[in-house]
Amino acid sequence: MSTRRRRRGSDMNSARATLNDVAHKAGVSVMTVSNFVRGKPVRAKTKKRVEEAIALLNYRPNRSARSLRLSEESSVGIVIADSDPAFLNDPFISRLVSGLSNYLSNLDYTLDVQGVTPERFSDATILAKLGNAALCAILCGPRSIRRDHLANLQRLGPPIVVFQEVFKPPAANVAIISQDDLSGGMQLGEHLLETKVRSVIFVRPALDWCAIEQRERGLRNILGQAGVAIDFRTLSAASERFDDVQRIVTDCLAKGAPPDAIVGATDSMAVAALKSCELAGRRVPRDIIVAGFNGFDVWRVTTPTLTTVVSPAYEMGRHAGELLIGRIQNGEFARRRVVLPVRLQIGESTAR
Amino acid sequence: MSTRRRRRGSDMNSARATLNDVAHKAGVSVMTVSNFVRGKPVRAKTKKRVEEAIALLNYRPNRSARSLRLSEESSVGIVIADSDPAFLNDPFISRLVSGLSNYLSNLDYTLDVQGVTPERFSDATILAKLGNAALCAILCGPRSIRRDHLANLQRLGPPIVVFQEVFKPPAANVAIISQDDLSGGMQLGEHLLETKVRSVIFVRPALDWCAIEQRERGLRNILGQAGVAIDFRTLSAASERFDDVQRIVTDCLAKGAPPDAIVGATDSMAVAALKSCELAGRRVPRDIIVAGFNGFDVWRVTTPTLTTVVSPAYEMGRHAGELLIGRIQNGEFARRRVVLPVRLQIGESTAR
DNA sequence: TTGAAAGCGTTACCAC
DNA sequence: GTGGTAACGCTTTCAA
Repeated sequence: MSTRRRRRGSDMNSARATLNDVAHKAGVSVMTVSNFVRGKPVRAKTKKRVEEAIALLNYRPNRSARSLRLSEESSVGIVIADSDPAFLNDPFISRLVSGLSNYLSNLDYTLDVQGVTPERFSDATILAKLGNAALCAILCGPRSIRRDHLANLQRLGPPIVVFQEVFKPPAANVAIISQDDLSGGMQLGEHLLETKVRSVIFVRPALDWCAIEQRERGLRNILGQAGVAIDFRTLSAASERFDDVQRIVTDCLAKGAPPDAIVGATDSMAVAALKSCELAGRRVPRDIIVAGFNGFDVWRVTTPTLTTVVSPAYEMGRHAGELLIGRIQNGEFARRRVVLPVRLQIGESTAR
Repeated sequence: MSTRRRRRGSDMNSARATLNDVAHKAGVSVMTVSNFVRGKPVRAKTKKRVEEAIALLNYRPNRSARSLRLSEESSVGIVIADSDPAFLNDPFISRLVSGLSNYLSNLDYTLDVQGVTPERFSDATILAKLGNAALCAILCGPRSIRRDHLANLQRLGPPIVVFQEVFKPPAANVAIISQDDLSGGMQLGEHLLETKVRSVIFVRPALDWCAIEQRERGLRNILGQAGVAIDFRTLSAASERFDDVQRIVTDCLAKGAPPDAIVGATDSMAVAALKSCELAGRRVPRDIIVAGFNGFDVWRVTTPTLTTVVSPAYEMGRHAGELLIGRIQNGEFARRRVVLPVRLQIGESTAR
């Protein structure tokens, strides 16, 4: 008999088999099984016996025990601040998370995903429990709040990657990955200049967000220093949602001189603006030109197709995985600041 | 001094504080701290000392140790079979996962997300490692393969929720949640009959998928038993992607008599079909009517807006969480089969 | 109410 | 190559 108490009959599989069970079945010691499982050299004959026992008992290592023993986790957490409960529905986020998840899966890491309303960011249970080897975060809200959140994250201890921020990484355990939204705004600005627009409205959500700041700034940089005076204004919608954007754009078109161009802070906002123009009887691009940011899905389904600045969201996720795993393995980040390029993609909505 | 070896100076916070550290700092036993942490009654004075020590050392319970001791996990895994690497980008999936994640977060469970190509389903590391209290799966592929996968999942042991299947749950640890796609197809079929169409093409991806089977069957049920003979055909695109759908629809329109109606297996396919009609010079809905399934985002951005069957994806995720946690806590599923209703939403694309 | 001891399943470290 | 032993941090059990 075993030297250990057993909770179950030897062949019942209601509870999971342990190393001990396998060792018993194979007539070897626990360490031999452990060695085999982890690929250490084992004599051919022993190996066969152990393999059989493992198959028979359907043994799988207990991750908690392993984590406890090694004091290391094999999961990464990502916390996403978003006011929409369906936080993964945003195409930027869904692509980023997909890229991260795939990268981690290939390395046998697990990804824990949690969405959280912007006000409750610090309460996220992933942050409170802190059961991951590393963390990712997508923040939102005004800059000072984001800075506070970043400071709190940094103090948590594990390696952290934050997306879409312009800050300098505040500590050695923090890296920041972003796309070059400033350049994106500028590229789009240049393109707008070529279409000879004189007045441009940037439609954005009221809730602040780093990428949006940058996009606006990029546009302003170019349009502000143009040879001719260009009227550049910003319109804040209550949210990114279709209805909210439609409401504000329709209002804007109804009163006073309509702009020559409307730029949405995201494609979904641009598309809402485009529909609003249409409903108000303004033809796009003949009467008004429209453009957006992201270049994921919607741009091609509208009529006309949408000019947009294409975002490398999936790659940002993959990059984050790479950086974090590197940091876990080598003790330091290969880079603390990564900026990925964006690309202007011209559609029919700005064709003059 | 402590009776135990310490790896670090008492005030270094490079490694995480343990119960032992806190007990020491507070001058009480480990058990007192443990009791306090878990909300057991503790004398007011002791409590205060413990609270201070916890704050000072920034103590957080070690999840692995707790899991090991209790032999229970506090995470749920979801494995999603999808041929697109950006597997979360599908609006059905992103909503479902969001709903599940939010429900679990509220109960202090964590959600591990992994996408996997359909051929590699069984290799998913989440399945191999089996480190979760429960699992969810979204399968795809032909029925016989899905049935095999389901059988393998069931044998894994932990409670499982599978989405969008028509099978009877094969074991007590499996529940199936689906939306009523059959009814959705039928609702849409009835609507098409009212528009007096005589020929309908259903555009679907080559890769089989339970919901799509059902949608097709529902349509066929209604259109096949109509008073007048209706020509109902299916067109398989290489994938759900825009280009693939556009290619096949354009081909179809080019040769022979075009259909009166095109139904996409999903909204994104319907929208691609709609654009293809437009490019081929067929006006929608005047020349051809178009409809889809899902009702998430795109339906309202096309011109005309799309008729679609609205899917309760977010609620399916929430439901899955409810069922799984119930099963974990009570030892059995409250229900093993849940079918949520869908709703036909009529847009401009079928207005005659 | 508090404390001491045992053990959850695993691996590092040594012996053999 | 193989195996015994002692932790990893926690909670259950039982005694004070």
